[in-house]
Amino acid sequence: MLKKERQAYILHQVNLHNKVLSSSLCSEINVSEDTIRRDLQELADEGKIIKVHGGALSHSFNQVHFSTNGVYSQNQKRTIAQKAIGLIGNGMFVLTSGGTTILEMARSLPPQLKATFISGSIPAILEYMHHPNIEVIMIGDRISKNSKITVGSEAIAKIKQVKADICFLGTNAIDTEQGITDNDWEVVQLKKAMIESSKKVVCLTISEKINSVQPIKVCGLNEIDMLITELSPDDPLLKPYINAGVKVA
Amino acid sequence: MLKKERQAYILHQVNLHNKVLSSSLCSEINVSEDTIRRDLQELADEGKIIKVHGGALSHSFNQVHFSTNGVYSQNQKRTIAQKAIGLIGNGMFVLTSGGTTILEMARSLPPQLKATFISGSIPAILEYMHHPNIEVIMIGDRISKNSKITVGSEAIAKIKQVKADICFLGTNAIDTEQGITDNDWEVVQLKKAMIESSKKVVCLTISEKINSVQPIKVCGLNEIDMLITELSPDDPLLKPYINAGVKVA
DNA sequence: CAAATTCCTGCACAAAAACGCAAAAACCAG
DNA sequence: CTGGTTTTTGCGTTTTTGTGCAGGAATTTG
Repeated sequence: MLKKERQAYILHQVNLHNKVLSSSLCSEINVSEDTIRRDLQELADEGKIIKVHGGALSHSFNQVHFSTNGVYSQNQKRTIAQKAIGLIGNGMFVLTSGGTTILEMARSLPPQLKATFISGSIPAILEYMHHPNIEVIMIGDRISKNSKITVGSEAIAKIKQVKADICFLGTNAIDTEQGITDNDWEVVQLKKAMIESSKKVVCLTISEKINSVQPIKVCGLNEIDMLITELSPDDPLLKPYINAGVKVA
Repeated sequence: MLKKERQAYILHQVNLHNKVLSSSLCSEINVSEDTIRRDLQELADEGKIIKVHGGALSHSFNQVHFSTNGVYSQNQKRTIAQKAIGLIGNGMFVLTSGGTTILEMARSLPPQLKATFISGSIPAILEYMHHPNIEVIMIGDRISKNSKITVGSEAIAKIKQVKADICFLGTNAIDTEQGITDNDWEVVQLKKAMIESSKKVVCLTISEKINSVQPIKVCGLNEIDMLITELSPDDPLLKPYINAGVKVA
């Protein structure tokens, strides 16, 4: 088993179960504990996981981590949210993933907007619920604790029954070569289904994540219609994406 | 159980119940009191909690909210929750409705319990998600904003596919004549489906609601297996229900 | 004031991590 | 293909960390 392969497996396990014991990992993959420990160390250095005595934890285990880079990127996300909201019209069916950027959008929805929102993200649903004129449809299935989203074949099947007007994806990594990538296999499956079920696909991302790559591919740039960041549309960082045929706002 | 995991659990409990006894914690998590004490000490050093003799308090407890019957019925619900939890065994499939009593049960689940919880209630799901060893399955469909629960034919169809070991119903009204009744038509449909899909049906209710009636019927007394209240099982108020063949705890 | 908890200190023991080192594997010009 | 370099891996050994236990001190409670 290759090193990269092994680390991807570990990352997947962490994202799935929120915790992982180095002892159980080493018996699963049949390598020494030292190797596991080194892998965990590397993944922790890259900020993918939190290493603790006896194993590792998922980042979202304690929500405290999110508040660290909070206020600054909060503003970025708010401008992204405003741009995204402009795309939603009355009566539309809107499909959304999870993630903090989507959450910011959910919070900023104007109260008079009438639309139907479909999502499997618990935090997003909580926000949608507070709005007076929004119909909310929850995608049901097993819940992945770290991403706080429903995952599994039932969820995917349900999404495929929908034909939404627009789909908003919180994006973990975008790159001109690899397109949209992510680090949780099950979340990727969901996003793929969402893309297929929507007439229009919009990616939301803060500029930090532009030109970065994660292990698992969601889709190529050709499959997305629009990219929304906090930057001005003529920012040079976005040029390659415009050239690739993606609308930018 | 990892140290960080344990501390996260403690913190969650403190924030939820505003107080926590080190003695009860150590029996829940099955570690020595010394370990708990050290954890509390660390959390207190980080300013997360306030450590006191015998346990710890939430930081936000400074405001005296001896408001009304709030705390009182909170205690009733806590004893109900404790009795209900005793019925859940490892590996069980548990179906639950929504409601504050169910929520209290969700909050009090011991961390080492391994089980699968199925529900359509968003607040309940949020609590289940925080537990380290509980698998959570969300019933998806349209969301009823006032009851914060998924309702509709899809949800009912999904529930009917399940065969759960036990089903806990938060109860709005119970009466010897009318049985279980409620006031929301869609919620009633869901509860009916849950009753059908479970081997054992348990009703949770505070004694206030005993011998009261609501407009819509859920089921007769013959369909429920057990009634849990905060009262002692030999309380005269419960006598008619025992006579009707309902177990009481 | 006396009994019962609860708390603190030091200690022992086990589990896990860090470190250095050497063998093995992979990589890479030439 | 080859000889040298780098990377990766596993194995002792040492260090650190986490946990429980025993006693005596401090506190709550009746």
